[in-house]
Amino acid sequence: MRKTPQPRQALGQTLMLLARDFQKRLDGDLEIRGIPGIGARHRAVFLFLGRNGASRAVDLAEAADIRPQSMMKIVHELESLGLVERRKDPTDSRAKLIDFTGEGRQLITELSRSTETVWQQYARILGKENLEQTIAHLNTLVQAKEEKRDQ
Amino acid sequence: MRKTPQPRQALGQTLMLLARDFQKRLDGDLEIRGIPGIGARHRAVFLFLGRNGASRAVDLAEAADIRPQSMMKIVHELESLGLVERRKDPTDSRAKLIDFTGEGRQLITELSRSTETVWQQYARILGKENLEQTIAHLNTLVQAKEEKRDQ
DNA sequence: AACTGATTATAAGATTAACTGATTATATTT
DNA sequence: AAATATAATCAGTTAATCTTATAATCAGTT
Repeated sequence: MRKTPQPRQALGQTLMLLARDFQKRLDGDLEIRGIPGIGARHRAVFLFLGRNGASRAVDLAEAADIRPQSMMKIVHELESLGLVERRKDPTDSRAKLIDFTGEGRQLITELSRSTETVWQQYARILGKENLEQTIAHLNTLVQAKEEKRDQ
Repeated sequence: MRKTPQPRQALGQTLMLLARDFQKRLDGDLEIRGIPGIGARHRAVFLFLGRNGASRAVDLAEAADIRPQSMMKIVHELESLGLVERRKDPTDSRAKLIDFTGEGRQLITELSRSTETVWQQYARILGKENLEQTIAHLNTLVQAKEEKRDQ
């Protein structure tokens, strides 16, 4: 019958809540700035694509930790919005390479700006140093997940 | 055309991926131990209930950052699994108080054990100190969200 | 060169978890 | 007493993921 909170148990909840909070803040900023929104998962994929250049759907799926079929759907939606385009992979005729359109690149810039805003909001709460360190630690954990897979 | 990664932009993705990773690890441990699983959101709600005793659905909904209607559904499911029960709130006859059944309390114990296991896995990656600090910072951010609401 | 197994993209349909928009009963405020 | 707010709940919708299955191509082996 102890009254002390048990923060260890709250880890899962905290992650869920904060992921949600982040998306809401981002949506909020995008709306204020009049940028047409795309869904959270779409955004995540989109940003990943941004950092790695043209990619295959399978690789994007693995990066996002979802099934290729689900990634396909996201890519098709982004494609029909004119944000990405697919072309044949010259080195493998099964595969298609996904890359930004010009419009996609513009949206990436806008997204980055809004992400920066949310980052600043968090930095105000936690302090720049603490926030940077926290993100670094979170990245370490996520990275470890990816390594696990290769075992 | 800079090549340096931009970890700030990855914050949203990192949170989504890690929340997912946590749930998968937890599911994994529960499965190994033969504990029948309940969904991630159910679990989160369930744990929250654990820390605060009998609660009303509205309050649980606010804590979980979802609509009362969605919370209702979760509570009904937990109820039909025999994990929680509802009784009338003596101080407000509109409301019902939600609390664990004995079986629910048992499951909480099992969940705590699995959560501890995942915590240990993360601690191995990041070090105990770092992990504790990271969680503390994440909690600060989540807390700030709740304060925002009162403004 | 043909065979086999793995990989890539994709389709179709099911499932899940959240949403919005009602309604009913009770409580609170004016 | 009337108006407004709150708690639970119903019904229908949307969104994101999953599972299962198919077709094309690739890579290694016989």
